[in-house]
Formats: sequence, C-alpha cells, structure tokens
Amino acid sequence: MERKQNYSRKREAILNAIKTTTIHPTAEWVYQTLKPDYPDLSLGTVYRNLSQFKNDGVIISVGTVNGQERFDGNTKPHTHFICSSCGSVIDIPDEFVSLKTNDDIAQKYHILVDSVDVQLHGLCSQCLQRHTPL
Amino acid sequence: MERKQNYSRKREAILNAIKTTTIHPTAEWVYQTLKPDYPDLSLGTVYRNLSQFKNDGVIISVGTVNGQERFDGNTKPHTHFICSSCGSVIDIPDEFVSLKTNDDIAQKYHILVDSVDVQLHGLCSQCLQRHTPL
DNA sequence: ACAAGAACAGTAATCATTATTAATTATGGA
DNA sequence: TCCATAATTAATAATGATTACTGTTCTTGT
Repeated sequence: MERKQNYSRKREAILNAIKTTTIHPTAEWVYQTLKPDYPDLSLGTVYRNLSQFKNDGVIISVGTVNGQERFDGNTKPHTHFICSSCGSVIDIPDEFVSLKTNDDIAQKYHILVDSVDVQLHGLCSQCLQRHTPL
Repeated sequence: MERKQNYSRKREAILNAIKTTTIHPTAEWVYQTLKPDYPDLSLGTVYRNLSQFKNDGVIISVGTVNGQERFDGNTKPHTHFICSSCGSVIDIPDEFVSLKTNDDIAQKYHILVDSVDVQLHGLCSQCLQRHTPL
C-alpha cells in the first residue's frame, strides 16, 4: 500500500521552485521557469508532480484564479489576497485574521473540518495605481 | 456607457434556478435542470448569463470545485463548507466565523479589499458515513 | 407591423489539465 | 559493475470546461 518513491532530479527542481517563490505560481510558470535549466522538461511532469506534492501535503493549492490553479509552498495556514484585476496572489500574515473556534460547526453540521481558508479579494497596490489616474 | 438590457425568458429562468436552490450549482446543473422546460436552451446561454449575473453582482462565485465553477444566488457574505470527497458545498451561518477588521490590512498593504471569503474544507456528513464503516 | 439592436442555438475553437505509451532512469541485488 | 525491475519521464493525444463565432430569432420603441 505504501508508495515507493524514486529520486528524480526534476521532481526536486519542481519542489524547489515552488518552495523558493512567493508568487503562488501556476503549473505553467513552474514549467517556464525550469525550462532553461531542464530543456527536456515536460509540462505533464510538472502537473504530475504538483498534484503528487499536493496529495502528500508538501504543498497546498490556493485555488483557481482565472482558470489556472495556483500553488503555495508554504503549508502553514495563512490568508491570501487575490487581486481581481491582475490575478496576483499575496500572503497576509494570519495575525490580521482570526477565526472563532470551528469545533462547534463540525458538531452542529456533523462534518469534519480539515482546514479553514480565508481569501481576501480586491485590487492590489499596482492595479490601484493603474486604475487611479491621480 | 450604460448597458441596454432586453428581457429574456431564459435569462429569468436561469437566475431563478440559482436563486431557488441551495446546492451552489454549476453551469451544467443549471442547464440540465432547465432543459426539460426549455428544450432549446443552449449551454452557451447559461454560461453567458451566469457570467453576466456575476459581473452585475446579482450572484456570486463560490470558486472552482473539481474543475467546475460553483455559483451562489445568495450574495450576502457567508461561509462555505466544501467537501473534499464529493465536492458538495454547504452554507455555514456567519455567526460561526468572525474576522478581525481588515481595514488595517488594506492600510498596511496598500490594497483595496472588496470581499472576504471563508471556506472550510473537510468531509460532509454523508461522506463521513460512507468512509466510516462503523 | 417594422427597424435596430439584444439574445439566442448550434457549433467550433480554446485552454488547462489528464491520460497514454514507449523510452529513460533510478535502485537494489548478484 | 552489470542486470532486472519498477519508477519516472517526454511527447503526444485526449478530455472537459468554458468561450467565441455566426446566422437566426426575440424585444423594444416607434
């Protein structure tokens, strides 16, 4: 039942790419970023490894922005801000957002709550500047 | 600049379908649901009207679950629970979740926050039963 | 009823993601 | 080191949701 995992230089590079950026990239971004150093990298490989990482809990998914899934190498629960104009995703330290306990929710609804995701939507500073002439 | 909007029986039916269900449906569900009563309804029409409604703020998007966008006729901010097993979406009354003020976030990050979305992830009661033999 | 524009059905096109398949690579043992 | 086996991959095809296009059909104001 346990999975036998072989080493792969490309898998390591993919994980490293996600762990060392804060832009919450798409699969395509990872692919384009690694392509110069790994000319025979295949997009399918990126997708396959990303969903594997996600399954293993090594990375998380921020959700789908403009039709593309966004990933995050930081698995510690934290809040995300998503710009509705340019689609950029930025981290918001959790101090800013606090949740009431959710055990009572689980009780009341007979559900099992694994995680709580908080997303803010709006306009990022760059887009604010662009859209605000003065 | 203002948009001229003509009446359409189908548009009305689409909006009504979303407003009168609590399942947070997909475009496909709306299409299948209305098809018996509107045999010549086109899937493109459903998509077109849904995104129009979303733009106009008449409905909101819950996000993408299993590759399909989920809509909600209830535009009042509230929390959603999404089952990671079956993909069902259920409403959670907002009393259970509270957010610290987020004006200071906007200040600190120079962003404009339009909305705050809270999503719980886990297993719904049905899936809990299914996966828990005893 | 008529003209102008809005909405539509039907279909083709697009785009992200997943599956397939044959070739490459890692691993553990002889 | 060489080999066998299984894991991983590249390349490509296939899928599935969504969007775009085109010619026809409604809506609305006159």
